[in-house]
Amino acid sequence: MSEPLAYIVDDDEAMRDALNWLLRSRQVKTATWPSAEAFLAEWHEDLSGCLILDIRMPGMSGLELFDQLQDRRCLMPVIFLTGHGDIPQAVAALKKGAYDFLEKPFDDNSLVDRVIAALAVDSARRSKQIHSDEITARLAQLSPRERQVMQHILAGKFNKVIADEMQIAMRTVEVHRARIFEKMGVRSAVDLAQLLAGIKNQ
Amino acid sequence: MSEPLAYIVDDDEAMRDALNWLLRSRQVKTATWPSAEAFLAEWHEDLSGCLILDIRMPGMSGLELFDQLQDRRCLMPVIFLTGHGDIPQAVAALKKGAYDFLEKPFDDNSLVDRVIAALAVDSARRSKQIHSDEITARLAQLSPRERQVMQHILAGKFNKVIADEMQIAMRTVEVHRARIFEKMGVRSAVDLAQLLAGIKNQ
DNA sequence: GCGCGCACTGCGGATATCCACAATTGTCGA
DNA sequence: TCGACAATTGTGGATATCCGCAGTGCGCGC
Repeated sequence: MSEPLAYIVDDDEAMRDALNWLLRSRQVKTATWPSAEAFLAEWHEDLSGCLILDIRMPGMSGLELFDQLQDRRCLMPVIFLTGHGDIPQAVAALKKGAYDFLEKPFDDNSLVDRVIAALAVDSARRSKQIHSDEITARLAQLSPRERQVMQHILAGKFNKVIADEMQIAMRTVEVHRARIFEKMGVRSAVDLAQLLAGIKNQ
Repeated sequence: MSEPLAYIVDDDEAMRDALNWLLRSRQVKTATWPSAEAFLAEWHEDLSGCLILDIRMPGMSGLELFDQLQDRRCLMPVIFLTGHGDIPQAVAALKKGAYDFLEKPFDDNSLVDRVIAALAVDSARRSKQIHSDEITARLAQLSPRERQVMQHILAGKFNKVIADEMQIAMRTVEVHRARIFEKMGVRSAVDLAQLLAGIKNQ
């Protein structure tokens, strides 16, 4: 988990420098990249922050980079900058999940406000993701049989009913149940249901 | 719950007729309104479908109507149409929750596809809302005391612990518990947790 | 062969949950 | 005043959950 930065990707060095200076004047840490390819080559999922992305660049475009990042489940909010955009392009980007879309020239304060807001969004997303990853790791510790028993538990069934349906002894259900609670770090079926509900709607 | 329609709001009668004809040719039912005020006067929360909304109209604008509808918790997806829009306007509308944003003149097929997609979104939202309303109605049936006990149950506590914390007899906790499950239509604390989790993330 | 993990089982005892039956008290509205 | 509802409580009995202790069998890797 790296420190949150605003990542600036633009082939225009003057623009990179201007954005760099602007954001740093508002205490936002930055890193800059001259091309989509260069950024992508160094991207990894633990980079945190947001991405300020020029659309029109030689080689890979901003939109193409965005697609690539989405394919890789990148969580960072993306703010598109464009000097020659149009409404359909803006609408399509936002509907695809981009965080914002600005035309150049832009209002300095407005841009920084949006970057700061995007960083907050990233932070919230990342906290959720860390939590979700932890639960997923616990689930991965369950044996196949435990997983089956867990589904029945979550369906609110009595141990006796579970035993009947799985054609095993009730004592066995109890053993699996205890092991599930232990591995999942919960003390009751309600705790378990709440824990799993918390990652289900993400 | 009325039948799902595409509601067309545009001051330009020729546009209303053209949209009407276009959508009906693809079996989409429609209704038309010549002004934002006229639509708003007849709007009620059980109207289902989607809204095709011209931005620029005399009197109340499409954007103002959108704000009004959001204030009233309107679920219908809104598709904005504009002959004179710009990127910031489109971005702002989408970030505020509009479903789509199209420039005139538009591609006929593209518009109808988006309307059909918006109708599906409305349908899904409405199903969720009906379910959520039902749970909320059940919750409204609980007495104040029952509500308190329910929070403890959902925290996974033993009846004995709940009794201690609330300074009542364990038998009283059991009575409340049984009443809660009955009113909520569940048979166990797990069922209850799952039921409430289902409406929590909406 | 040995150790480990998984799946399974039984016994006995303790605690938790559930509930029929019964009752009391207080508040509110007709 | 009366009836409905909410909050509370006790008794006794049935069922459900939990678990220590003990054990078996199978598959897998070293």
